[in-house]
Amino acid sequence: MSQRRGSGRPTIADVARAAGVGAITVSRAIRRPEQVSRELRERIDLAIRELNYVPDPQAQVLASGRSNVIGVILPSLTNNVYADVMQGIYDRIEGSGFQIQIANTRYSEDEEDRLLQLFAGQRPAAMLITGIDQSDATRAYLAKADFPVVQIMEHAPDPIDMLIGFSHVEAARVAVRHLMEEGSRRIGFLGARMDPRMLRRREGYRAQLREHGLYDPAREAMTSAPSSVSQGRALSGRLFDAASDTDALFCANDDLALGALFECMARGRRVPEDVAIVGFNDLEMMAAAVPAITSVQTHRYRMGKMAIDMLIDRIEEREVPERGVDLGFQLIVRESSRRG
Amino acid sequence: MSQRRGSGRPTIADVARAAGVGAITVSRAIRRPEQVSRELRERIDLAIRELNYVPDPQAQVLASGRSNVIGVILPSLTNNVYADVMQGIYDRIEGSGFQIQIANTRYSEDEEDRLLQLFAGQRPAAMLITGIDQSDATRAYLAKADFPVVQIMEHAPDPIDMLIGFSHVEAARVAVRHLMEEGSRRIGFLGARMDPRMLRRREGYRAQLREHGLYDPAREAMTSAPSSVSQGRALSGRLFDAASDTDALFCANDDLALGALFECMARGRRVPEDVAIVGFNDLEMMAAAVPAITSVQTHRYRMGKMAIDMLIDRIEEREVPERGVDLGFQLIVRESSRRG
DNA sequence: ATGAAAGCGCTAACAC
DNA sequence: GTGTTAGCGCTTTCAT
Repeated sequence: MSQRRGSGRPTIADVARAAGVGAITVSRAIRRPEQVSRELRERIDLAIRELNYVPDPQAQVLASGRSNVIGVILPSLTNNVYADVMQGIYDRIEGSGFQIQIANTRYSEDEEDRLLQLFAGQRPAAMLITGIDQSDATRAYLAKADFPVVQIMEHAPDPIDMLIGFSHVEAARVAVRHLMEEGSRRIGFLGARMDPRMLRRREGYRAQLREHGLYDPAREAMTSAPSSVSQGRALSGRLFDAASDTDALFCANDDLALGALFECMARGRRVPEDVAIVGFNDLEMMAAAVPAITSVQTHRYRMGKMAIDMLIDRIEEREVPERGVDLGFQLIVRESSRRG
Repeated sequence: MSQRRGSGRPTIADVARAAGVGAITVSRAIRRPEQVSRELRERIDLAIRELNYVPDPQAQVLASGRSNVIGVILPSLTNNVYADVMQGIYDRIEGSGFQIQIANTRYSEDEEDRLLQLFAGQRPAAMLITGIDQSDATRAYLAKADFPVVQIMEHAPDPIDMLIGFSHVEAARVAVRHLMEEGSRRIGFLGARMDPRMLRRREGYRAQLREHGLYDPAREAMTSAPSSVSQGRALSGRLFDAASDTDALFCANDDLALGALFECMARGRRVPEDVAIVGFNDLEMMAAAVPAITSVQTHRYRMGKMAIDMLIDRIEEREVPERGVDLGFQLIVRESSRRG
């Protein structure tokens, strides 16, 4: 036993020796078994098992120039929305041989740019990024990158490379239209954080009301603070104080909607009789609330899973039929907005 | 330009050539600047900036045998509790030069063992694992591992290496004691998922009631299904059906507590007059509910952050004063349990 | 304080 | 099909 630098773990050379073949044949037997004769393959498999050999991913990356790391940039880790996306991502990654490297922009564009540069510099196998509001420089950079890129959470006609999401403007319009159909005319808006997707939901809200001459800026309550149930209470309280005759609330996410429901309870406003409420995302708790809260269901888990699916297909040079996938949304009508 | 295999990025050799020094001196100038003379250091820094050189982490790992990856094994990514832990982890990692590799056991012990083996085999710089219920084999393996290990979420006297958490048994006892002090005698328990920490909270609940001769198995409603607000409604509904005179509920987490509140609303049971409710974890929404819900505050973010802190200290061979940190908990009393 | 040579574990390129 | 050789980009060892 010479005193070498090694890790002590068996290497591909050990396996080759044990199987009586060259190292490269072991390498091939692992990556492209069909290129190795049946007999050698069996001897190699046996040696691998006996030595308990596991290839060193670092060395593979270095030698091949190909990494197995998929970079993922999300605006938040605590937000339920992205937690669901992450679950989808990890479920698809599992057993795929790829690894995920996550970064968190905290909703900062500058941070997103910085992290993107950082990741891209490490030659990832692919990148997943959130939203469609990257800077021109970043777009140009990623468009030229030699790894596939997928944008998630929104649908748009001009993906950098691939894209999977839905239209927040349309989803908001459908929610507000529903409130109108149930008889509301003085419909308020609650928004927090005011990231790009929140702004587009507000855009849909405004467009829908404007078309019917019902838009009134006094019925919008917003904050740049993070969204929370407490913010939902505060914002709806503020709105009720300023525009007391508001008869419905489109809440740009479910935390705010739940907060609005509690604020109505605290103020003795009946839901839906006095105030109808619609949320956004359809978190699990919406169905359990009393009254159950109407919300726009979005396919967060599927977005994460399919995004990784598309990336892996591209990494492995398979055809990806559609580069821009619209996953849509679904309005789930519950008691909080039902007056029929 | 010969057609080489390289990535096109500048390498340490390029920097060395530009600065007129040997490659190893560049390497040292980056990692231990104090070992390189001032003059060379400046020439090297200049060359690095001009070439826009970034060291290749894969190659560093391969050459040094030291990785910068900290493995993190959590039971869930969507559970708010772990989302907060992750936030703390990422906040401490940022700018530290270390990377996080996350895995998700979905509350399966077998999966935890499998992932641990997988990670440990990749020679991580350190490992963070959840809870204290690892198998004997795993404990023994980690105890001998040549990287630091931290267990989080629970406090216990016998850490594998380091540990940071709190006593779930004690926390549950305090919550139940509070309900007793507010006059409840027929106190029920709601639990879901039934992972080890949930079981210890139930243990605390039982112990506290038994001490006063108040324990009644008929007042426990549990499920192995994941916790959710809907489960909170279902379980509390079941409990009310089976033991109608139950006058308080200790809910082993906040989702269940919120569900219980909604179920009370649906059944016309007043909170806290007819039924007092206490949750666990003190998620943000507890304070916004109507009535606001009493809960046990736990320090999830700090746990994640401090755990990484301790690991990095150990990796960099600094002293870690305490190997077992008890972060405690705090009962936050609100209207849902106040009868005084 | 600095450098040359060797090697980390693996794979691309090119034989045979 | 299989092996040989020469790297991938960096750090260790050992010399100066």
